[in-house]
Amino acid sequence: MTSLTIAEAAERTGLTAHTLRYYERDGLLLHAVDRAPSGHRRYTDDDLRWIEMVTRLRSTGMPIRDVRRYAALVRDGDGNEAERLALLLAHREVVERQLAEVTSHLRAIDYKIALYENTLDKSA
Amino acid sequence: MTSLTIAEAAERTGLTAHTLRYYERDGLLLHAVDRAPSGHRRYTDDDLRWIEMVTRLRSTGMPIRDVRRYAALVRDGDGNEAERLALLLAHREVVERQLAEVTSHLRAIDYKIALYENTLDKSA
DNA sequence: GAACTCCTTGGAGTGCGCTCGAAGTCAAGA
DNA sequence: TCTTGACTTCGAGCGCACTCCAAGGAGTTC
Repeated sequence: MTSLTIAEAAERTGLTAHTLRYYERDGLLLHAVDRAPSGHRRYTDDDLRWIEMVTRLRSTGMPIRDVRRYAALVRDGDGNEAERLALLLAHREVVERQLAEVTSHLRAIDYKIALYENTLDKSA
Repeated sequence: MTSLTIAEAAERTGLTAHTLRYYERDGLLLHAVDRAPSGHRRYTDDDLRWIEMVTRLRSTGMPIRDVRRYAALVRDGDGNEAERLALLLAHREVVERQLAEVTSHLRAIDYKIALYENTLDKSA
């Protein structure tokens, strides 16, 4: 099993070391990260997999506190799958609504872009 | 020409009166909103149309400072269409990249959702 | 053994985008 | 005339998600 320093974990996850410590402190990880005898953090593959999931949730706009709630459910182990599912389904709803909204606003902006392109073509 | 109070403008635009004042103060509008003799703001149809554009830019994630820049260009009038176009094109790039990212993360979350649905089906 | 690099912690600071509060003005209605 | 309510300004405050700093420890390199 590979075991990475915080700098390596940062590199692999695309987060900063600061953010990795912050996530851990804030309860977004499933447990405290292992330590080397020196006290330095050592990230396992499982840690990285979980952090990837956190990243997916975060970059689809899930607030930190909801990620924390989800982490707490997973941490508590078997028996709350329905609750986890509900949380993810609710999140999917939000994200899809948001995607639709952004897409429709983007179309309106595209229209504006087309107008400018026309104007500039004619004057060129 | 209709002329709306700030409360009416808020209702129509979906923003709060606070936010409308804030946008004006921060240079996101094309000019100071007209005033009734009482000093109260009166929003015209043109104002509302511009605010709608601002809303589109904002809700596709354009930072306030870029909206301000765009507003400044439009305010300055003819002659800088190329610059406005460049700004909008750059924004579109960003939004499209973001849409792609969110969509792909969402697919991964959907996969997770499917796993939970399976688990729960079996145990039911 | 000195310098360098990477790490540690706790807590403060930052940037963004609002959001709110206080104190005052004004017009309309009872 | 008095009250009510919508508005005004200015400036402070807030929530979020980091981001950074200071002071110190440990291990490697010259």
